[in-house]
Amino acid sequence: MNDRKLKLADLAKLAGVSTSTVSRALNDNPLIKKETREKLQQLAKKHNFSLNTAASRLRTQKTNVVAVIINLDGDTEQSINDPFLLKIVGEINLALNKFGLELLLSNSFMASDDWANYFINSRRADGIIVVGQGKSQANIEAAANAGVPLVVWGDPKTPSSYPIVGSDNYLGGRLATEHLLANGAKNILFLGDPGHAEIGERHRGYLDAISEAKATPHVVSIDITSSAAYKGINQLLVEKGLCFDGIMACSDMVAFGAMKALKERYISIPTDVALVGFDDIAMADISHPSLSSIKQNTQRASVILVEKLLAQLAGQSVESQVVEIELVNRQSSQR
Amino acid sequence: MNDRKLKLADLAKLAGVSTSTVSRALNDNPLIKKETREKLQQLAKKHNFSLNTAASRLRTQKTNVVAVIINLDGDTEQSINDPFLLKIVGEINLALNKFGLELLLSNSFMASDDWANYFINSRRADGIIVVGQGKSQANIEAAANAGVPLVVWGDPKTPSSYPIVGSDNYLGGRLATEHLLANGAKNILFLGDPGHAEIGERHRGYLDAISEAKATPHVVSIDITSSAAYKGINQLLVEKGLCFDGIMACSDMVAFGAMKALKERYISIPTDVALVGFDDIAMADISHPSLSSIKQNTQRASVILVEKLLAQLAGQSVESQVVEIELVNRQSSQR
DNA sequence: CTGAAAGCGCTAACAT
DNA sequence: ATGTTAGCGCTTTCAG
Repeated sequence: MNDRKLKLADLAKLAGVSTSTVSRALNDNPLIKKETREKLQQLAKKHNFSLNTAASRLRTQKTNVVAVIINLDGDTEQSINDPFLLKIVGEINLALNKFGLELLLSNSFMASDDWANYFINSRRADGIIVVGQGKSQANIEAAANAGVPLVVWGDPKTPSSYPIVGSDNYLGGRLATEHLLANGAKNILFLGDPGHAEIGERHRGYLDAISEAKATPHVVSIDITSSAAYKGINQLLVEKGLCFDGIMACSDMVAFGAMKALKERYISIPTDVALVGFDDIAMADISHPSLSSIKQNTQRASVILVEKLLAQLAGQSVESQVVEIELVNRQSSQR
Repeated sequence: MNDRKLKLADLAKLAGVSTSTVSRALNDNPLIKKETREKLQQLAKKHNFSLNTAASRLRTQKTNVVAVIINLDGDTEQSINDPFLLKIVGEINLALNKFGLELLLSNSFMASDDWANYFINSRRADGIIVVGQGKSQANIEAAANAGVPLVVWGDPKTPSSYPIVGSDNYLGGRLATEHLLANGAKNILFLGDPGHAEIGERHRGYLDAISEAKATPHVVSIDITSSAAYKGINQLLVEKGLCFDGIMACSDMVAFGAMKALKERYISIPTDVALVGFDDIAMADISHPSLSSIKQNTQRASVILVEKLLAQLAGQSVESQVVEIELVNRQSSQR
C-alpha cells in the first residue's frame, strides 16, 4: 500500500510473464499450469496487489454487485426501527458473500421513479434485491418488465412477473390464530394493516382460522409500528373496554406496542389476553412475558433470494418460492 | 432499457456533438453553455441513459463508494441482534447519499486480515467507515497507518492515528449513574464489559460518579447481549440475593435482559431497582416500564463521519470528535 | 465554448 | 500453456 499502486502489467514484468498469464492466474483460470498460477498468486499477495475492479468491470461488463433496496412506502418509522430488517439485510449480505457478490445498500432510492435504471443501466450492480413489497407493487412490476434482474423478499403467493421469496404468510397467520384458539382465546383481534401485501396474507390466514372456529373476526388496522399499536389498543380499551382475549399481531414490534398498552392497564398477559407476534426478533425471547411468535427463516430465504437472482442473471426463468415458518411458543400465549 | 444499451458516443452522435461535450454536460461542467447542457441532459433522460460507472471510475480513479464495516469481534450475537446497529447504518447511508456517495456494506470482511487492502487497493471504495471499535484497535491502526482513508464510529477519546466520531461515553456513564443516585439508588451495578473501548469509558464515568457519591462500585462483566445480561443478573440474584437497587446497563438490549431477570422474580422496577440503559433504541420507549436511556445522536454523528472521511480524502488532517448525548428520562429510573 | 485523441487497467479472442 | 493485442466507455488534456 506504501509503494505506488501496482497494476497487472507491473506484476507481469516482475514475474517475467505476460499480462494475460497473470490475469488468468489470479482469476483461477485452469488454463494456467498449477505451479505458475500458485507462484503468481503468491507474488500478488506479497506485493499486496489487488485487481482494479473498475477496470475489470468495464472489461467484463459484470460488477458482482447486488443492490439491496429497503422498500417501505416512505414509512420511515418502520424502516428505521424494525430490527427484523437488520436481520434480513445481514443474512442477505452473508448469502451474497457466499457467492462472491457484494452488497450495495440503498434505503432511499426507491423514492425516485427510475431506481432500477439507476442501478442497472449505470452498471452499478448486476441485479437488485428488493426487501419488502410495500403497499404498491406497480413500480417493481414495471422494472421487472423492463428487463431489470430483480428478486423480492415478500409474499410468494402474490401474482407477479418477478420471483418473490418469503414466508407462507397465510399459513403463519393461520397457525398463530389456531394457536390462540387452542389456548382458549375466543375473541381474537388482528392487529396490523391488511392493505400491506404480506400482512394481508397473514390476515387471510387469521380470517380462515377464525371462521373455522365459528368465532368473530375483529381487525384493528394500524401502521406497522409499535407506537401505532400502542395507541390503537389503548383507544380500543378506552372506547370498548376489554372486549377481546387474544391478539394476533402482524409483527413483533407491533405486539410489543400492544403489550405496553395492556400492561399499563394491568391486563394480564397471557391470562386475560393471549398474544402472538410475527418475525421472532431477538427481543421476543427477552421480553417479559416472552413473546410467542411466527419465526421466519431469513437465513434460508436469503440464500434462495441470491440463488434466484443468479439464475435469472444466467437467463433461466425463475419462480416465486415459499420458505417454511414455525410457531415459537413462549409465555405470551400459554395458558 | 429495451433498446441495446446506449453509450456516451451514441448520445453524442444523436445530438450531433462530440463525446467530450456530452460528458461535460452530464457532469454539470460549467464550461458547457447552459442551453447545450440542458438540451443534452434532457436527451439523456429521454433515452434513459446513464453513464457507465465502471468506465468513469476507471478513468477518474474515484468510485464515490464508501465501504461500511460492522466491527464486532466476531461477536455475531450482537451483530445480528442489536437494533442500534441498524439505526447507525441507516443514518450513515442517508449521510453518504447526501454527499452523492454510495454504501457498500460488509459485515464479514473484518475477519480477514487485509480488509483495508481489499476495499481500497482494488478500488472498490474510496474510503472506509468502521462501525464499532471492538476490543482491539490494532488492525484498524495498522490500516490507517498504511494510508487507508478511514473513520471510525467509536469512543472519540481513544488515542488513535485515525479520526473517531462518537458519543461522550464517559459523560454518558456519569450522567446515567448520577441520575440513578439522584433517584435514591445506593448500590448501583455496572452491567457490561469494560474491556470494550466504548463501554470502558462508560464504566469510567460510572466509577467517578460512584466515587464522588462515596458509594461502592460493583461491576457485572458480561458480553454485550441481552441473554448474557439475563444470565448475569439471574446468577447474581441466586448467589447474593437482591444486593443492589440500581443498574447502569451498557446498552438498552443489555438493560432488557436484566429487566427480564428482575421481573421474573417480581422485583419491581423502578421501586426496588432503578435502571438506565444506553443507546435509546425504539424499544426503550415501548417497553414496560419504559426504559430511561442515554440517547446517542446517531444522525449528527453520521454526517460528521462522512464529512471527516471526505476531508481526509481531500488530504486534510482530521481529528476525532465528540457528539453530544442526552439522558432520556423514562419510567425505569423514576421514583 | 467545443472537438480530437489518448489512455485509465483489465480480459479474452486469436495466435502460437 | 502462454503471449499479443484490441478494446470495454468514459474523462480530460490539449488544441482550436
